Amino acid sequence: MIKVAITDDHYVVLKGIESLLKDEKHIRVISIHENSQQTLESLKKEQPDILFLDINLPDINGIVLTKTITKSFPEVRVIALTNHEDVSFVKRILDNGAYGYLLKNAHKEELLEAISVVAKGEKYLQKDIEKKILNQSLGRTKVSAFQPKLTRRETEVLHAIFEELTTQEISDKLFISPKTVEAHRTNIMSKLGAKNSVGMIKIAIEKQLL
Amino acid sequence: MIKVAITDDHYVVLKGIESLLKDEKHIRVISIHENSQQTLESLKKEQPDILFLDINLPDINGIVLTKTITKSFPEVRVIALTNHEDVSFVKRILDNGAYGYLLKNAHKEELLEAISVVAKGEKYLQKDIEKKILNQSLGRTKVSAFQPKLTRRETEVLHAIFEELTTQEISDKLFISPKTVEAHRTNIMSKLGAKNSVGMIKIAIEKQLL
DNA sequence: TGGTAACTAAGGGTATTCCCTTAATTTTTA
DNA sequence: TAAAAATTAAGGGAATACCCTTAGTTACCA
Repeated sequence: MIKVAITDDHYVVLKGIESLLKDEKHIRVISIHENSQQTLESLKKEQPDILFLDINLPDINGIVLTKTITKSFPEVRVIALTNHEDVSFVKRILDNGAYGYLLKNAHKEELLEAISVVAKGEKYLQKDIEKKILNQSLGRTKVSAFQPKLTRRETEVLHAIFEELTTQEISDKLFISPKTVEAHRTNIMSKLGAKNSVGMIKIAIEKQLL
Repeated sequence: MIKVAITDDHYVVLKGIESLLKDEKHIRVISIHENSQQTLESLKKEQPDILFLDINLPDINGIVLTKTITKSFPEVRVIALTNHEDVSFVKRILDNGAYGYLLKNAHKEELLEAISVVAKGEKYLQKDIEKKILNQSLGRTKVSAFQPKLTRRETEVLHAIFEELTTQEISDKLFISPKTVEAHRTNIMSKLGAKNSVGMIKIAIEKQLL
């Protein structure tokens, strides 16, 4: 019996997945949540084998949440749910602990395959996602590509990093302690799912955060 | 008496500047060179106060040469000569030791001002260079924007850095020692005039080196 | 006006990058 | 086939980035 949980702020998606899995005898949906708080509370009580997680939740950055979950509950395997066309982030999500990703309009077969593959401990990689995404976006309006939200200060620090300044130099420039700059760096990297400053700069340019 | 030397592979430019300075009693052109070898040889014998240096020499990367000169002959102040529209590199050249920069089509007044300012030990920054450059490039074909040339291996390493890999990871990937990777990193940074890996990535994207 | 996010910053690490020098070996090119 | 360029790599050290935890202090929003 595979225990599954789902987190998505769109109730339709939540119930949609739930109903698709209802008839599967080897799968049991143990909880559904609409936000990060509910999710974390729920995980404290009972851990599913697989958690479908919307990476575009309104209240929290999906990458940050994925990290938190995989750190606090290593036995829970996260499958990222994604709406959007943004291929570039798929890799980042995987890098940050997710075991797979699924487009929200995935068919039942894909859903089941993802579950069985991940349940076995392997990563589920939808082979033709790029093609799919490409087809989807043809002639459509861009819906909601993942847009990391940085705070005012984080943006300032990011700018300074972009200027090739060191932590010490940034601290001098902004009149704050180097330790504070470090804290901002860490938060920026976390939000962007970057491994190091190179990653920050790549995403900053890509996502036009500057 | 201000001693001036000039390095440019275009003989016209060389003679042009020389002739513009001929009548100035307080300025003496002590040597002119067409390439980096001549320049370095000449510097070993006599150091000028100011060296006009073409940053787009065919035989060597201008930034690297500027670094070498300012390191070996700190008393020589380099003024970068530039043809091109590439504003982004102006800052880099300054960051790498140059005291000023001048468009090759600069007027006599600008030339003299640059010399006197730099001779005083201040940096010469042509205020409206961006505007000038903008006007120049209007309706023109792009001539020869500075294009850093990386070797095959350097490009491979740069790619790996772009993938957010560490030196250790790159060394594993390419089956070479971490020390070799470091050597490549250093060379890439030097060629690009970058201060750190963030700079490398910025320029790599900007210059489409990937 | 109480809760939440943002900003601040410390201690105390480890990992990684960056710098400098030197040099052997291989590959390319004039 | 010499000379030049590229690739390899070492030692050794300094600077910077990254990580984890904890926590006080604003600022803003419902």
